[in-house]
Amino acid sequence: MAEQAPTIYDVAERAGVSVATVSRALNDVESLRAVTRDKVMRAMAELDFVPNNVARGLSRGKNWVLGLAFMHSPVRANEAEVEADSLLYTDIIIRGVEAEAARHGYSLLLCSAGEEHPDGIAPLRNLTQSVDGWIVLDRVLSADEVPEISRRTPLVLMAGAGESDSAYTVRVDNEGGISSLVTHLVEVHGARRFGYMSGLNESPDNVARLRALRDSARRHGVSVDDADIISCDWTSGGAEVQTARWLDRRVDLPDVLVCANDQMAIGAIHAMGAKGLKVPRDIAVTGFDDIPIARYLTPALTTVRQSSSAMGAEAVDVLLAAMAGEPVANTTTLASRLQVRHSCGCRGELDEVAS
Amino acid sequence: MAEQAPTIYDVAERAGVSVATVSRALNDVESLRAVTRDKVMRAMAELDFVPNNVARGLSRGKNWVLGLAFMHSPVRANEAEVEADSLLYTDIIIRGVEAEAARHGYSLLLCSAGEEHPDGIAPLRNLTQSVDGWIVLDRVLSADEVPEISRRTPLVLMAGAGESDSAYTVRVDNEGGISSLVTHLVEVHGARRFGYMSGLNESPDNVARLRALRDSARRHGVSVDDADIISCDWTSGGAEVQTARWLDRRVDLPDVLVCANDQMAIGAIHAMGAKGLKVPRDIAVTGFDDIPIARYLTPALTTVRQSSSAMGAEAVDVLLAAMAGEPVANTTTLASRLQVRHSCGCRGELDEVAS
DNA sequence: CTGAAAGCGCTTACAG
DNA sequence: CTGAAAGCGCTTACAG
Repeated sequence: MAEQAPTIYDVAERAGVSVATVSRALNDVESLRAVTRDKVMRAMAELDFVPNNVARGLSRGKNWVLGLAFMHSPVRANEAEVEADSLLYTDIIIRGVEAEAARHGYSLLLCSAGEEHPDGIAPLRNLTQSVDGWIVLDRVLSADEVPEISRRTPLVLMAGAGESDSAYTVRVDNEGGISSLVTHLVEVHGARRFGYMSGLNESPDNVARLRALRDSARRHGVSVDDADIISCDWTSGGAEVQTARWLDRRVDLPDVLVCANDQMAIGAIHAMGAKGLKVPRDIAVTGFDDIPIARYLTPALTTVRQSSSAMGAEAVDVLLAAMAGEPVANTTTLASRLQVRHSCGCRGELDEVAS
Repeated sequence: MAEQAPTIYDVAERAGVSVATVSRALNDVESLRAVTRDKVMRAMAELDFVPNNVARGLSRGKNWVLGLAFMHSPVRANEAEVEADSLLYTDIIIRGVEAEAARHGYSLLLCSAGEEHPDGIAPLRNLTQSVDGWIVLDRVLSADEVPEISRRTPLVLMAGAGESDSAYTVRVDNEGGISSLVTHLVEVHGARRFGYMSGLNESPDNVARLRALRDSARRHGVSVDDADIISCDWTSGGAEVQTARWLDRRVDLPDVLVCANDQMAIGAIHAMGAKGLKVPRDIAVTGFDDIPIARYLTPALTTVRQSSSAMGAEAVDVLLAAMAGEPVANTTTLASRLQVRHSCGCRGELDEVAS
């Protein structure tokens, strides 16, 4: 099972040339005579030779590998065990990054960090020479760790806390999305009181969305009561539990519960149903992300659409440009847009069978 | 931005020792005197030295990297563009594999293959020396390519076509899951006629599930009419379209539509609703996977539960055991189990608001 | 057009 | 306990 792989030396010997020539054949160097090249190629085929990319990388100083570092999903098994297999935002980003990297000939090295990790960013630091550039998701690097990494390796921060002058940032326009959502809710549905279902507090996106909600509300002269800010963890299971508690606690509900992502909106709607509340009749609920099944829910979910895979692809593009020394904007903000369906109170062409 | 990283030579010079000694300090070799070690450690800290893992790997013949190869999601943009961001099964497996690999100190190198890829498995072959072992998902390797890879690198096949005597296989028990599902539908709900919503035809899991459905049906003396086998692509959007066509075509519906995964069940239920059919009253629908939101759907989805992340973790365990030369079973089959909810016709404690 | 040799950044017998 | 040297598998000036 662990047969020794042939090296360039084996090929050289078999072809009766020097290893330099084999290397040239491998790299399509002009100068090589056709006959020589053929001789080498034949030897490679006969030996089933495959070049060692690690050695190549070491010698050339380029590995054709991009690194992606992210936090381990912070799902607590006790709260909603089933959620362990949930679609996390991170997974979609990984897919987007991988696809775009592959398109450019790069492989993707995954490096997960965990808050529980004893040596902090050690794994990331250790891999830093194995990689031609880093894409790092939010919460992996603290503000002072960013320059430490970017000093040696081109670095793109995603969904990060925001600008950094030693690294590039790619983010989604939380403000614009939330703002159109609030405008819609106020102007079309006459919403006056807003609640917010919060993702993990440390998450920059969560912070940005809450702030955007507050700002937009203020601008419209409407309010967000602190008692209607529900602390949660991005998951459906968590939202189900927290919403139930909140409903037990509050008698006077807001007009709408703005959720920081779709998963939580799903859990919230479910918990409301269990208490006999009907969405959107009794309270409106909105999400963020627009996951594919959002349109298949009952009621279909009104949400803010963003494309995490597009964001991942964008991060790769920014990183490659930076690696190539091309001028790149320090911060790239991807658009988000309001996706109106029924959970806000709008009625679609496809109304639910009336009760 | 591309500052030169210090090497072991810089450290040696600064500490006034040889590179061999620096290497020993790096690798915690016993023989080193405490004073010497401290001297080296100080120099490393001062220079902010980070060892180059690529060089280490080349020299030691071990990279501490596992490779995961998979097919690019074959989603056609035209059919349901929104689905591009869908939760694909692959993403969950990636997460499971990554987590388990990290737990054992390995990083994960992602390598995607696409059917459209001109040079077939070339990327995989090329990376084969960069990796200590491969985990390869279904459809990446053809039967005769398997030994070609496994000859050089330990190889675990996931969700693969089945056994191979030159590689290890990790799969889910499709047969057992479908069998309990069919038994439940026949015995509890008196189902006599079954339909099947198919995933991509080439997928081994899809093939296995359809065969299991046919076998189970036969065993119960019930039937699957070929006209009720709907060809689809694993996605909700695809299922919505295909179900609508099927409904237009068939007057006489089966008692239940068994879907090869949950996503398609969601799309099918939606399409049925659009035609005025109520699930499960008019027709039962079931899924496979038990994705987290399956329990939040209306009606809550009856499905076969499997854990893709657990399967990913298992693949890593098998691979590491194989790499360590420990005895490992050629095929590992993970359990699946029936998860009864409401879309089969069972009523839960939490019934929908009656129409 | 092709070979001999040094180098990429480490590790590890082999001496001493 | 530590250093000098060869080696991991490639690449690439430098000669010829």
